[in-house]
Amino acid sequence: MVLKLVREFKDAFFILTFYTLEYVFKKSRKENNSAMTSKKKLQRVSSIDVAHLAGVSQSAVSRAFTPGASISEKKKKVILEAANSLNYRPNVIARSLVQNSTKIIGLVMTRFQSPFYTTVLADFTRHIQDRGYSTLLLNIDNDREVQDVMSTALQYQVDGLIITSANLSSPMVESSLHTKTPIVLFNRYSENNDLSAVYCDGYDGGRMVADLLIPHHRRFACIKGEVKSSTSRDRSEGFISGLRDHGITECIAEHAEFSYDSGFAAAKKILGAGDRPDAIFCISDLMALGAIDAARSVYGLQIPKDLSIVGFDNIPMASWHDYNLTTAAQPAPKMAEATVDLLLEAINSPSQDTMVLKMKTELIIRGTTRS
Amino acid sequence: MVLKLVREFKDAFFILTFYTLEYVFKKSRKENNSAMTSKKKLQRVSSIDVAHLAGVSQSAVSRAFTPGASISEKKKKVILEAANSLNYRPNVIARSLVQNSTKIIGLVMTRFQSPFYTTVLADFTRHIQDRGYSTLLLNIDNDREVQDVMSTALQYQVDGLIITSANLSSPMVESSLHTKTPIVLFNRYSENNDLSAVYCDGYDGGRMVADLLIPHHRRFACIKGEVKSSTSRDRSEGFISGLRDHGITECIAEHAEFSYDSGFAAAKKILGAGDRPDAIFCISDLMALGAIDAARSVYGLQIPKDLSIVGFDNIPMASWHDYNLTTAAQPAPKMAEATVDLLLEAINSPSQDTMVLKMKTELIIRGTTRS
DNA sequence: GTTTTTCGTGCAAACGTATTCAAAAAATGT
DNA sequence: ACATTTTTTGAATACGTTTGCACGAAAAAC
Repeated sequence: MVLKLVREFKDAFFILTFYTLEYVFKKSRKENNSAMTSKKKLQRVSSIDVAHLAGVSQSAVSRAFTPGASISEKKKKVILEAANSLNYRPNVIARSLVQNSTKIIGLVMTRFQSPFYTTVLADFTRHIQDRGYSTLLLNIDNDREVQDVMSTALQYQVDGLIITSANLSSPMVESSLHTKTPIVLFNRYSENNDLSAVYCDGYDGGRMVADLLIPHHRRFACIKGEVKSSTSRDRSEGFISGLRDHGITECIAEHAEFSYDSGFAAAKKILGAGDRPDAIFCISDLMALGAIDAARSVYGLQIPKDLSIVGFDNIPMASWHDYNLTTAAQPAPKMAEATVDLLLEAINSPSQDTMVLKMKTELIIRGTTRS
Repeated sequence: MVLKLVREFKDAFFILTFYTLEYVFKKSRKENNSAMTSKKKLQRVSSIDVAHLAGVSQSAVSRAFTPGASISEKKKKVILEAANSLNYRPNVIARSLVQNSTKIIGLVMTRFQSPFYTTVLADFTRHIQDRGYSTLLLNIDNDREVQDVMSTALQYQVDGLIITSANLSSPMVESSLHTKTPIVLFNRYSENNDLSAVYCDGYDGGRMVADLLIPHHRRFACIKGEVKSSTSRDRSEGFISGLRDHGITECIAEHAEFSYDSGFAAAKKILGAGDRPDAIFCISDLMALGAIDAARSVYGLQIPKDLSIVGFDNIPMASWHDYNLTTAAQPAPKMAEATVDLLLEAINSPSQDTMVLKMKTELIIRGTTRS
């Protein structure tokens, strides 16, 4: 869109203004080899070129770049020098073809906006890189796309696949079973199908929150996520079961999205109704922060004096000074690392077994709950 | 680490507990083809298998999967059916080799924790996918790694490269000039080297902030980022130049990292010293939010009555109810899309020209400034 | 009915690498 | 100095595609 406008003015060498919003200018590139203009395809330098220059065979060049291959130090040095002078780098794509392994891991993610997944994404890529692999990142907006995106990942011959946040709709499951590519689910688990998974025990986390709140509160509310989300279901059901174990059967419930605004709105609604609760458990931290702001600014409540609020995830903002949110922390860094390890395990020694790691949540008690 | 423990207990079929932190259990996978056990390499089905089954040549199969290729409808249908029954998908890696184009775009990112880059990352991947490409995500912690990471990207024969947040240290620049792979810098520009770039006019943004604050304030402060960061430099210098244009030469300065905590600490220091400013410009929103909390909770200041605070970036949290931060917004979505477009332009019609898009910031006036 | 054009098809040659195999070279042992 | 083992080497093949080319068939034009 912007670019189309730009192209029309491509010959202008002075500064232009669009909408009073963008400036564009263009420079002529440093002419490092003007003969290039005629060539259509930029031809990359191959191992054969290096071989010619170094006066050896192509296989020797390959060996020079393969750690542990059988080649004399002397020849290796000559080759590496030649390669360097030509600015040669092995073509990983060609290597992948013959080795039948791309060293690429597909990462299917959604809900980028959530700070929790941001952290996780950073951890994923870091661990993947540290282990000598690369990350093919596939963004999906809704779970319907999982299918398409998995297909492209498989076409790229990824060695393994990490899938976060998929509601495991039937077509996706089907497709995943047809492939032999190892898959690990993150923060999801499959009930019917046996897929490896790493997730956090939301049910137990919900119970822990209930146990924490029960002693000092009398009336409870819970802000849940979408009904389809298993994450939301586990957490809220754990909470409710925890309440019930102490004879509390009533719990105000409200549904919301995994966002600040949605949490704000839900809390506003709950607190605006009669017989206000004195404790709210929010299925995610973002919601909880919204709930805090709603309680404070819309109803002038003091936290935790008038109202206790607990979140889930322990995102960075939860520890911000004015929020100081009590929350059930997922051991995100550990989970991310375990996911990558599990996947690499499956890649390198394909066994018949599937592994499921269920991690415990840890309660982080800060300032939004009374004690 | 976790996994090592797990492996030792691999034969246990019951639930295990480590540290009281993780549970592990394993299921036996649904046996869909038990003959597989003997085969070492899982052999993928190739176009030749499909050809045999359909009774056609291998090239026919290829053409069936190439839109616009010369093939009869009838034969195409037969082939697609055969392909489907074998669950065949074209191997993009092999295609890349012969077409000399991987349809992969390398995305070098840093500072994942910043909400601004999160949004940008989501936009990048979305646009890249929408245009039929895939994203190879490369995570770097410090700018020193740019070199390494660019090298792997090039080995993967990416069609183009987007680089964010690189301080353009000399080796990286050198390496980038040697390659013919198109590069677009995001939120950075190169002074000495002619590289395409999309960035936001931080200098002008800083001036706008100064213009906004000057009428109603008497003493100013600025929380900057790291000295090396050009982003930080542009913004703060613009601000200071804006002040100077109105005869104000004094501005308290403090350096911080691009984080909440760092902003909190810097503001605490500034406000703790004598002759407190009544307006603080923070180089980034995260710092600004930290500064707000410091001002409120440490010194009990009211915002904007006692102190005005302005940020930069317009991250989602800036619009949260209790912050309601006045800020200079980068047109992030537009910038991201333009970056992708610019890169694809360079990929598809390699010209000698380099393009630089400088976008204007837009002042978003909310509740942390008096008017 | 003949000539031209169009279309569909298979063959074979790339693409850049890893790797097997056999031969050559070097190192080792006697 | 010779036999034997070990190491190093290059030729050749394979990986799974796309694509230029030639050839035949079918359709269109004359």
